[in-house]
Amino acid sequence: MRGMHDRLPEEMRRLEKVILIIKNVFKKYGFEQIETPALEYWEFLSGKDRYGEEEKLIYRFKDRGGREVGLRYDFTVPLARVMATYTDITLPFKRFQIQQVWRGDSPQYGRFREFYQCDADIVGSNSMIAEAECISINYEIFSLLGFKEFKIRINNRKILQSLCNYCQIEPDIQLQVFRAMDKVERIGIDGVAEKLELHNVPVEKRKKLIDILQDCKQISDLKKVLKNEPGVTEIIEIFRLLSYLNVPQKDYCFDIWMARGLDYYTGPIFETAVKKPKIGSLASGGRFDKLVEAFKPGHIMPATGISIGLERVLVAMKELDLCPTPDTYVKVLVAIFDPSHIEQTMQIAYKIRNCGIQTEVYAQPDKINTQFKYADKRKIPFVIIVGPDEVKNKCFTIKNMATGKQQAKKMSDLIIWAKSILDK
RNA sequence: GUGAGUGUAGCUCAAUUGGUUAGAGCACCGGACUGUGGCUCCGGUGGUUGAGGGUUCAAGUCCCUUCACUCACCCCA
Repeated sequence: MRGMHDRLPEEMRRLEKVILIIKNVFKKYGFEQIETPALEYWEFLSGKDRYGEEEKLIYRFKDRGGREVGLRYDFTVPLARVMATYTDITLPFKRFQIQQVWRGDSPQYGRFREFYQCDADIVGSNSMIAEAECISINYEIFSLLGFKEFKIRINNRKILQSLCNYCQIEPDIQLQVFRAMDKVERIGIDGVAEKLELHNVPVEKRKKLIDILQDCKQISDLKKVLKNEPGVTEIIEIFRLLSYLNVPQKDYCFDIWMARGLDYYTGPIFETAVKKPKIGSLASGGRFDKLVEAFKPGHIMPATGISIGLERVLVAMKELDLCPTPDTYVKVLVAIFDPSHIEQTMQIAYKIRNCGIQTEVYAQPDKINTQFKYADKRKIPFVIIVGPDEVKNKCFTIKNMATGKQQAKKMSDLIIWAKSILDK
């Protein structure tokens, strides 16, 4: 399938390793895991304050009962649905979700139609503590994964809205303006101006806006234009909290141009990117205070969160060589020396497996040479052999594949030996 | 979804203006080494040239269709 791929053991091991790191950080911050179905009713996925124009990228079809359904496009909308449905959930609710999402996009480097995302969101909190926690998680994950040069850019939709209002840009085209701004790195300031022109923003308005944006290198620069702007106070608060959480200043920054394209953001927004490889953002997120309400009118429920693009992270890590493939988890290969000693051989496997050691019995009576080659190729650290000599002497032979050394041990020492390699 | 490029062995790549039976390295399999992997040496298997159709005496090479990948646009993780 276009934009989708099979994942063989080697890549699965890599994926599993990365997921484990991410999961542990989520848990470290007290988040609980949930899952939601791959399919959602179309009416939940579409409409105002959801994905905006991206709606056309949602896989949509009729189920056998003729109902309009769609594959989930992200976890934020399903989360809002969950919050609107289960009203007895204790707030603030901190949940994480690691599953696949589907987007009918044209596939490119680091861009797929089916991919894993890892989301962590906090529902029910208006406080910037929630933002700070999410950004801190974001920071911890990227540094634990081994990224050296990444930047978490932070902005606020409230600021952008206020700026648009200040420049008298109508609300109904503001999202288009945001999307144009977001592209500044690629198309330059003139490019942004052209886009604004395309969306019928008059010369004087777009000039005014771009001038402000250009002048605004840091958050304090905004105070001249926007007085008592809540969005500015929020960002300052987030920065203060981040310093308490010891998130290094070099890894995050305020960026007035970073705007995000999704419709549902209402407050602080963030995006994580690396310089190399050229792959777009690896993680993103923001506040979506009105989304739950969209499912249940009157049910006011502020929320904020981050989303990590696992698939893209894996591509980037591969490119930067941050992700050596872990060796197989199998610790011991029990070789089949010859079928007449199968009883002793299988019993050994049984016993060491019961010690909690991942043990593979070679699956057919091939030549011993072949079996050693197999162990070598799969990087299984130990091979156990039980042949005529061993049976005669009531012992078993262990070969350490890394050192090449082997020794015979008494059968009665099997469990002791097994336990000795448990921690290795 | 629109436009452009690429597609040759499991992988990385060769193959003259269209011209014999499509090659090499690595990988794989076998042997040297019949109770032992890596290293070395020797030998071997491996291809509907992405797929389908067309032009031609002759197609990996030219044309059309389709699929996959890459790039740009759109947009995003």
